[in-house]
Amino acid sequence: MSNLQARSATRSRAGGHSPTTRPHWSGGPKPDSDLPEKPLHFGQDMEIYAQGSAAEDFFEVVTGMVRTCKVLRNGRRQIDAFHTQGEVFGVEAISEHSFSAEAVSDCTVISYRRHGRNGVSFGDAQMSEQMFGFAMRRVARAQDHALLLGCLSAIEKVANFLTEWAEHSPGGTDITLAMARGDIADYLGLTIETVSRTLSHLERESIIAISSPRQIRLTNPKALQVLHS
Amino acid sequence: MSNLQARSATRSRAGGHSPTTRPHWSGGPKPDSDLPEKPLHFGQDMEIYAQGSAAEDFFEVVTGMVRTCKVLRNGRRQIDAFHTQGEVFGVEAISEHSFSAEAVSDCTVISYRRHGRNGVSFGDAQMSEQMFGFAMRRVARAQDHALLLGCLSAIEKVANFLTEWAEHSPGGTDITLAMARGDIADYLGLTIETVSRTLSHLERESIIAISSPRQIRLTNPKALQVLHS
DNA sequence: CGGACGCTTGATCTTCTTCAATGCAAGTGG
DNA sequence: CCACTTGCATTGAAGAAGATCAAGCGTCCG
Repeated sequence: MSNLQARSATRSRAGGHSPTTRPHWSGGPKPDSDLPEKPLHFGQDMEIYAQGSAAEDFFEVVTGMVRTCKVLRNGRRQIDAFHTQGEVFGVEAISEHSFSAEAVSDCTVISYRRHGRNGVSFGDAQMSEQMFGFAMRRVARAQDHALLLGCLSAIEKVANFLTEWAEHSPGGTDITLAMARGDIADYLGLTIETVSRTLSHLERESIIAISSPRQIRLTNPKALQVLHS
Repeated sequence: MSNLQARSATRSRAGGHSPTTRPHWSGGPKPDSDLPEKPLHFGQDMEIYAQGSAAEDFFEVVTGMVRTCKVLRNGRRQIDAFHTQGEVFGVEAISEHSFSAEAVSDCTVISYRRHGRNGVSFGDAQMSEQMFGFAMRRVARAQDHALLLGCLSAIEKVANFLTEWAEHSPGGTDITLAMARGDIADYLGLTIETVSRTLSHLERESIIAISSPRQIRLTNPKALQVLHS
């Protein structure tokens, strides 16, 4: 009855490693299927799917981090979101992916075969509500992002970004960034230099401590909160 | 079986006028209900619901235009979207409205009683797919908006804005703007002055003609398309 | 008529970008 | 093991885009 099938991504060069854990759909409901799914591995910066490619599958992150982004003709890039463990990405309203997806770090994802007019099934009312909730959460996320891009200054954007990731960290103060400065810049609508300068500025103000480019500690979280808008 | 009920908005001061047409849900599927709905009238700049207020209802535009927006502590405002005839707004993932809604022009809306955990019903699979499609279209809209805010220059933003509204106009070249410069500015993440200057610039370049502040004709649509990214 | 309001325009200032150089750590090959 | 390369991050100086501050202008409406 279900036509969901796990499948290999054509661009994958890695493979064969078994995941040690099963996904638990923390980012939303498991869209569908009780069929076996095949884990896929992607090396850093590998493309999982291209913008404009057929949206035959959608994915769930098992380990590592994935970014979904769009590149304009002029070369400017906007990162829509970073996806971590348990989050689903690649669900589309139409038959083509409107963004590309790439591995920020080495990562493992599971692909699910899309089916139905909207690419998911609606077997029962509860599932339907879950799918709707999943979509609405994505709306809220995109709207928050638009607010950040439209209203905040560079320092406010960076403060927001740090606070957001601190919440994802155990303890809430020590952040290990999976992404490079360029990714942060393209997520926040800034340049690499501005991101770097802003981080240096926050460190000089003793609001954060940067032990290495990817290791940041919030030494004064309150001061960051003040910058939240 | 349906528990959807039309009701008066507490903030409405106008009322009693009968709408001349029935909504046709061009912006998405009709979420639910075959019950009678009561049309509500709002004068220009009136608040339909406040940010943070209980999301007991959602709405559909019958005539006029509605904006959904958020105001930050520092006074900066971000307009999320402008809603026109047939579009639904105020559907939320949570129990509170994350944006406020205001009448851009005098307008008529219909309110629907929210119900169910996600505020809508999922009576059958077809309805569920429609609701999901509705939500996914909102995702795409918010993502496009984020792209505009994050990647485009002032002139590109304005060009995008004009092109978008030209598509909503019969003929596709003569635009009657329902919103003021301040609304455009807050939608595009610019200031009033920059919007005004950019429009003047486009007029000097003979790309548009401004017969009055609200009446704009695209005299060279191709030139606008070039600016699209 | 006169005031209010929205829009436009000009002058100046700030913020962020761009361009350029340097530093730093990891990987490579002799 | 050490020079050399390479890629990312940081920092500085200069420039540009847009914001801010400040008038003016036209229109609508009391």
